[in-house]
Amino acid sequence: MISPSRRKRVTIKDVAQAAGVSTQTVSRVMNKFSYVSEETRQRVETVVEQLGYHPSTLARSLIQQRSYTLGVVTFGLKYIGPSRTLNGVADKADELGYMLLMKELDNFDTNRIDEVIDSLLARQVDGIIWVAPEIGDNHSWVEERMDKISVPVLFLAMRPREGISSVATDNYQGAVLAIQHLLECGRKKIGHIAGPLTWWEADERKRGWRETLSAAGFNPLEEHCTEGNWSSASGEQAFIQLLESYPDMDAVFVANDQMALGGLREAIRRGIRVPEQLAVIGFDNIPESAYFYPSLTTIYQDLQLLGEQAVQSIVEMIQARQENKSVIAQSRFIQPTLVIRESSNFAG
Amino acid sequence: MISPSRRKRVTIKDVAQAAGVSTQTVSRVMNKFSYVSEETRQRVETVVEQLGYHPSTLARSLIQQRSYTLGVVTFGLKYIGPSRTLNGVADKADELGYMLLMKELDNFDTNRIDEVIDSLLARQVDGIIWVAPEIGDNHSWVEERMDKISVPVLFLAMRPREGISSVATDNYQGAVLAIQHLLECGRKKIGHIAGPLTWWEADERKRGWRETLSAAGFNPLEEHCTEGNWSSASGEQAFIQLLESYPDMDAVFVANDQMALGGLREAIRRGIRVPEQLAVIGFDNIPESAYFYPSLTTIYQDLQLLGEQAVQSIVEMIQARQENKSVIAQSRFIQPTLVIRESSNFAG
DNA sequence: ATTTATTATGTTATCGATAACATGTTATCG
DNA sequence: CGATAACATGTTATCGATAACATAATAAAT
Repeated sequence: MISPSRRKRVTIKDVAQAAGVSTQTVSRVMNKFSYVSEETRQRVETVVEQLGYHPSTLARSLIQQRSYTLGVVTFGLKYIGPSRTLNGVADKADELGYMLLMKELDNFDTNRIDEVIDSLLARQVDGIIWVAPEIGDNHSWVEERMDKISVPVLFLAMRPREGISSVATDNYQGAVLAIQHLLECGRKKIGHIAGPLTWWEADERKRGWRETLSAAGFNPLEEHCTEGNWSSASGEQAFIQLLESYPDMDAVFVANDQMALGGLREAIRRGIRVPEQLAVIGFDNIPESAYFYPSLTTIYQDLQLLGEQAVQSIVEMIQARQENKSVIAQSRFIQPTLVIRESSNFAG
Repeated sequence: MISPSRRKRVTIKDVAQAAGVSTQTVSRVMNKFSYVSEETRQRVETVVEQLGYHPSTLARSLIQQRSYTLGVVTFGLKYIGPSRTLNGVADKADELGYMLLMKELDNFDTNRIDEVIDSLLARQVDGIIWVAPEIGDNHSWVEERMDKISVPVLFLAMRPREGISSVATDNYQGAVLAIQHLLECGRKKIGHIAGPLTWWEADERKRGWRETLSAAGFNPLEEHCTEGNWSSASGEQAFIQLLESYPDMDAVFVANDQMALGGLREAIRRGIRVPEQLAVIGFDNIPESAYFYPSLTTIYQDLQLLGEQAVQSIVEMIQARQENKSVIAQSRFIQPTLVIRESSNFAG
């Protein structure tokens, strides 16, 4: 049984009174770097300790018009990608002295977006990080509404746009790495299982597949590619379809590791030997992929780093604005890397 | 090039002035349910629309001593477990009109814990949800310090404690389900790969293994169990060890799916047939486990629900306190369920 | 017709801190 | 030694809203 115990908050006034000084002096002690005699400082600090005083960041934010809080809008937190990114965001925010005010989206209704942004601004966030994938035209509001938002906004995993800051994995380049690797392994008939092509990321990966093959003198056709929804189940289905439309394929680039797992599973069931008959390469490098059967060659994207860079960038933007300097919006890319494992590693 | 564009915030005063009423009247319009003539209401609403006024939640929180914000302390966000839980928390919070103020821990230094709690309280959170696993004595601060915290606190995945509210998966019961299933399959020599035993959850799962076997007339020994650190790599090692210390084992209960994956991998390498020679069962039911080779029988814990219940509970506590009612602290358990797949499904 | 309740609106105090300004004291310097 | 700078502290205004109280007009009740 817990009593309601509404202990009243200890305020700066209580401290001031107990120490026999003005609130301003207490404020000076709390914020350092201002003229306070050593004697007074000690006295105040003792009282602070005794009463267990902690300044209200809320009140401070109000008067200073600055909260040291970042708004974070997420989508699909239950997936490992966004949550890893969020982890990077959280770490870096902590390091730089910011807190995170989070809001998860469950859809992209435009009203909902306005509402979310308003609720963040109403809490005086210093900046907003958008951790939601670009799907279809769900970012179309950006161009028109950006300049109505009074704080810096930074987008993750968004197609670069003029005048808007963003950070993203270079999905295109990742796909290029994957295809080049397969070509180097001597594969000549490389299929692709794409993610949902309304997603910018899925589209970029597919583009990397297509263009790299073309550049190498091959002729990737539409029927050499099927589409999944990122899940293992969909990967399995897409793989079955692809086997039908591209029967003599000798390698497949799958747009993420989960779908690749579904494919591997079906390959085993059909007795297709990986990598001998069919090389498989995924994307993401989830921790489990090293233990798939066979272990999965994949493209590693550092989502943690993505989150960290996002925070770093937006804090720079906030500081620049604070000092009334202009900020140049920029789109940054993070380069993925190739991780070679058994599923492609067949030199013979 | 973005101009500094420090548009001044539209305040309630601006609206009041433009509409020719007092700020109090504007406040009444914004908050509904108070006497305002239809005519005035319309006029004010028009002005609000025109100026794009959005009330400052910050200022409101200050005067009302209530922020409609929950503090969330997390640990290990990069793992799928905590992030799924967080997803549940975020969804439910949204549904109930709360925002989340997040802080990620990177260690359990006691000072750090105080600091984190203080920073949340300084921002006037209405309650705190602790989404960090109980490891060793990292929750030992709870008993002594709980009553110094002026808002309700709710712990997730913590060993039940008298007088403190918590919600957790019933890990013990999950292990019981797993072992009973293996026994029903006719297995008689059941080993266990535990998680790090300093974790309460790992310990509970091991206890379920031990006690269920004992109750069934078997004699589980210490050498029938090895320990991993939740990762697939450690699972592989633990499996190798276990094969040595318990060579004639015919089934193994692994404390999570990732480690089970590492075990499966090694079993394949050694030509051990699963489930014929060795039945394997995991814990968690991560989405990929249905596509392992062979697909993994496992215990499903609904972490999303865990998060939702946590928010539900703490909001009830907050409301009770608001109405000055007493709150009875309670520890709640969520029951996991058995998911049967190939890795154990050998009737014969 | 007078009292009482309901409706509509304004005024002042307040939440907890800091900014901006004012004032007094002690060093420092030419 | 008087002027100026550096130090130490206090007073008042302010951030953006709501609470608490006050007032006035209208409607309903006796």
